[in-house]
Amino acid sequence: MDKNDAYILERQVGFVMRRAVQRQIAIFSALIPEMTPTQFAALAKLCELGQASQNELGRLTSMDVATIKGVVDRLRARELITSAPLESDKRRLMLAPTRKGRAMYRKYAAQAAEVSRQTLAPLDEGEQRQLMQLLERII
Amino acid sequence: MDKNDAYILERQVGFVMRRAVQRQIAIFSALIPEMTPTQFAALAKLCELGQASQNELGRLTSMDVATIKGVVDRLRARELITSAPLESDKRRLMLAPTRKGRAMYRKYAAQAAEVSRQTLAPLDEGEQRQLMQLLERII
DNA sequence: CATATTTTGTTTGTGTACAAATAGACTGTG
DNA sequence: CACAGTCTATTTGTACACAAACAAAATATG
Repeated sequence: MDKNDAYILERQVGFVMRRAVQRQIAIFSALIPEMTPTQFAALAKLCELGQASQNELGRLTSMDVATIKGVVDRLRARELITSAPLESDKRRLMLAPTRKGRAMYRKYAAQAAEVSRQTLAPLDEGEQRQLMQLLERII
Repeated sequence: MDKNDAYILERQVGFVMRRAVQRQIAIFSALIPEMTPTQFAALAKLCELGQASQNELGRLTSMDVATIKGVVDRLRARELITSAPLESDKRRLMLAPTRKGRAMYRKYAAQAAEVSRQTLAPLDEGEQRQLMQLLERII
């Protein structure tokens, strides 16, 4: 195998992205120890929407059905959201944030934005925009 | 809250990176269904090193002690690596790839590089380099 | 030398993440 | 209307990922 063909772990996108995500999660849990990034994402999206079915919320936050179920269960256990079967479509479980959930969201929205700032802090503004645009194109 | 201050999930680095990683993992498991990206990373690094302690391998692949233990257990269960306590330092568990493990690595190294290519395929060469450099700076 | 500290590895518990199988409810088409 | 196919949610099983607590071995320091 030629040297240029060598598989170098550190140069694979997957590996580098995984490490970047690790750092981002570390920053998140330092600034917002009260909940996980995933839980905050679900709560934030639900607050934005007002209400949504579990499935819908999963799609919008890129969580698969089993994952969103777990996240919803934990948010509900903490009384941050409520769930109730929809009368007009008994398959669907409609979710909505509670007053406590909305308060939690408002309390941490600024902190969550700060997480993004700190994560991108090593880059200048132009580079930050560039990185975001490049990432969006490989989704 | 002003519109510019609004917390928009889709614009947070963490969210975008999480989705990019999801796509990368999907590409990986389509091309290499035999093992996970994490397992391949550990095997690849161990093949590169020849041997390493479990802890060392964890550090070099950015896996915490509990995670690397699980990965090592699964690789050993499939007889891709061996482990043995080191005589000169009985705390350390020295790992080495088996013949089968090295064969597995050689078999899939090219495919693993192809995973990176496909993941970055939406970008031209310059953009790919840029993305990698930007990611490395936020680790 | 003795003991405080560090290093390595294990265990337990919680939380994503996804595949696959299942069940119940809806919808479209014949 | 019937029923095939689709959609929503649940369950089970496997695999990362990390925190915290623990034990054993090695090292550092007084």
